Amino acid sequence: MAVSSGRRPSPARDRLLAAAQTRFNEDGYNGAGIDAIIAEAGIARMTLYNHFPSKDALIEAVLERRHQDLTAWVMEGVNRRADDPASRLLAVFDVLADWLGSDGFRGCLFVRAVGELGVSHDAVRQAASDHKGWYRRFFIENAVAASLPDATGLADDLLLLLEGATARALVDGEGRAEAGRAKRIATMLVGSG
Amino acid sequence: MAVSSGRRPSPARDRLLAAAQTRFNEDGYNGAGIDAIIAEAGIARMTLYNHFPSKDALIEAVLERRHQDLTAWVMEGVNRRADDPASRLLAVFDVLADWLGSDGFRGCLFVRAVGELGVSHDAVRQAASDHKGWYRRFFIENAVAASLPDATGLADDLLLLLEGATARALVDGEGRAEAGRAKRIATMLVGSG
DNA sequence: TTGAAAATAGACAGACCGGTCTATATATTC
DNA sequence: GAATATATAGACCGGTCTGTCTATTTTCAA
Repeated sequence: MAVSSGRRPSPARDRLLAAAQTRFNEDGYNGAGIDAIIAEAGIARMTLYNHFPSKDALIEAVLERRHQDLTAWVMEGVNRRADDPASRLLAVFDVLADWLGSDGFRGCLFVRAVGELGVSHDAVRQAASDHKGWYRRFFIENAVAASLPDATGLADDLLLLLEGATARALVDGEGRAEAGRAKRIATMLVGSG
Repeated sequence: MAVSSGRRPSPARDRLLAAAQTRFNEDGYNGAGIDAIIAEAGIARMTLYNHFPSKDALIEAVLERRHQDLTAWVMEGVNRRADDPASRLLAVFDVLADWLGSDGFRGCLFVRAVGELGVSHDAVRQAASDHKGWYRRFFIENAVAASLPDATGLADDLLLLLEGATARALVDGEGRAEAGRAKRIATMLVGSG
């Protein structure tokens, strides 16, 4: 899935994916046109269609890349902040604060994709589900390692808090505050375990 | 704002708003075209443009109507379920369960509007902010009435839970479970006050 | 240096977009 | 019944959408 089948990794391809992500983030999936994307990437129209058969395929590739980048970034941030499993559960919310408070933040690309394209677009819904599943597994593993009871229930709770802070930040623009709020509640939940 | 300026309330207008809401909900704001909307409403193209100067204005009117309907529905559900302020805080999550578990549920129309159109679309962001502000005021009023400490902080926490359950339900489809989860956490927060 | 692979600019097609216009028909109100 | 407001179908406009095609140039490896 992550390995592009046979095709040599191309620099143009990666610039394209990064540019597409930028346009989708700022203008939405339907709002960002092919012309705007190739202009952002500085590539020719046919280069896009040599790499991807359709805009839908490009969207799916962007989500795939986003998943890789974001999970790596979260994992790195957590590793830098905490060692023991219980602290790692909470450290996710500190990483979240950096993201929600960042300049280009416009909500979760996966949730927005499901909202905008979701019906009848199975690949998108699956990509979103997989991405959230990664956080869920991370929470479960660390909750188990911390010997907390009901690890999966706690993981679902923390996921809800993560998503809640993200959605709130999109509407009220108070990213850092919402992440901090989520972390406070998460601390209660972890502590009560 | 709620009173249509001078114009007599027309049955066609309301059918149009209901139809537009349905199309926007299922296909997204950009994905739903004028032709699909008037077909759903069973009205003529010009009837739409006699009532609204543009699609953007229609979107804003749909959100306004949605705000009225949803808040009235939530208030009715809460009144039916609970009397004392503390119970009313939690009853919102029971109403939420009915919504997230309903058939046509496709996420919050306000959050989705901000995600899809938000940039440079002030009216939409304002409508979303106002809508969420209604819940916040509801929470604050009841928290104060229940003599809970830090009413505004609690209100923001409950809002985060509300939003988290809604976003999670969109992705995983487990609306009732997510609402129940949010209610459990909310109960902890209210109880710890 | 040669030859294959990849990227280029740009024209183009067909569909669809939001929005306007007209001419006709239907209600509603006096 | 006359007059006024509203709804109707559908043609139409310019613009934009995704996706295709061609012909040329660049890149890079053997």
